Amino acid sequence: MDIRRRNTKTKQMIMTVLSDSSSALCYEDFEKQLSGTIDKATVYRILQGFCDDGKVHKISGNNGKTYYALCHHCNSGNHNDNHIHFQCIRCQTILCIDKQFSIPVLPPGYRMTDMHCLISGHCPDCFNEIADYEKK
Amino acid sequence: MDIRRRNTKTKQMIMTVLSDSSSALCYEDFEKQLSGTIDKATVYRILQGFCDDGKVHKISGNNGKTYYALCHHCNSGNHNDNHIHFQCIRCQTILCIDKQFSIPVLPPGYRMTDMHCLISGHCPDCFNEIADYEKK
DNA sequence: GTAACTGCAAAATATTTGCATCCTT
DNA sequence: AAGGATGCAAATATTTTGCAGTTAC
Repeated sequence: MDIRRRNTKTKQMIMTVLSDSSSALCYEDFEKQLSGTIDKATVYRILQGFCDDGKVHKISGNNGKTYYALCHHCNSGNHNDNHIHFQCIRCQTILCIDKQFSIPVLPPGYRMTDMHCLISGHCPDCFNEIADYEKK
Repeated sequence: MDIRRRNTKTKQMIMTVLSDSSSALCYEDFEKQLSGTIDKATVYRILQGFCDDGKVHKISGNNGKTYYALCHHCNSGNHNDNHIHFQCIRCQTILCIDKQFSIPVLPPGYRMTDMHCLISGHCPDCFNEIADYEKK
């Protein structure tokens, strides 16, 4: 039923960028790291394919952009990314915090299939830079 | 320092739509409910103003749209919406689940200012409709 | 009267789609 | 050779901005 995917150099490049990153990436990040060598449409299509295969999950940032990060506990058709994401409100970086936490109780009749928890705040770097700036 | 806001009929209409709704609303929802009487730019500007005043909070849906809902525990400049949001993957409705839950522990150095937790799944209505459909 | 508000049009941003061509299997 | 993959251009979707005219205070 599912599409038979091919292992292309383009996909490998995108996978490498994902693997090398400690934070989740938006399209802009891929564009920068790949110096625009891969077309926008292709990047989005490949990332969507990875999501469909359960290799990558999407995170909706608080800035209207979609971020992508490698999955560690997922398989095709059954995502299991019930961990926390942190987005810095200054540098916009999104980090996956790989710590499962108690699943909240839903009202009767609601069925959960997925959970995205996005915490906003300052990452250590930005926090320090702000502190340094305010000292002066 | 802050802008002195005026109490206009337009703002009242938008506030009424928000008050009357049990779920969070995206621009499209306002457009429908107001039959397009208020310009798009105005709707967005008013909603942003409400957010700045701490009356409304934004939720980034998993569909790339921004949803808006009334705040209950917030004040200007200090949002406190650490509750859970639920979005149905079928009808896209977003509900605020007004139940505080244990705040997750962040790695050292990370400072939290806000948290958005979005659970995806099926709302009772959609779940039943799917179940009914599958019976046939 | 003044500054905030509104509507209209246009711009900006993010993502998707159609299609011709290319490349993996 | 067949069908998935890619690049290019154009389309779509969402949100924002500039500006001129309007309105609340």
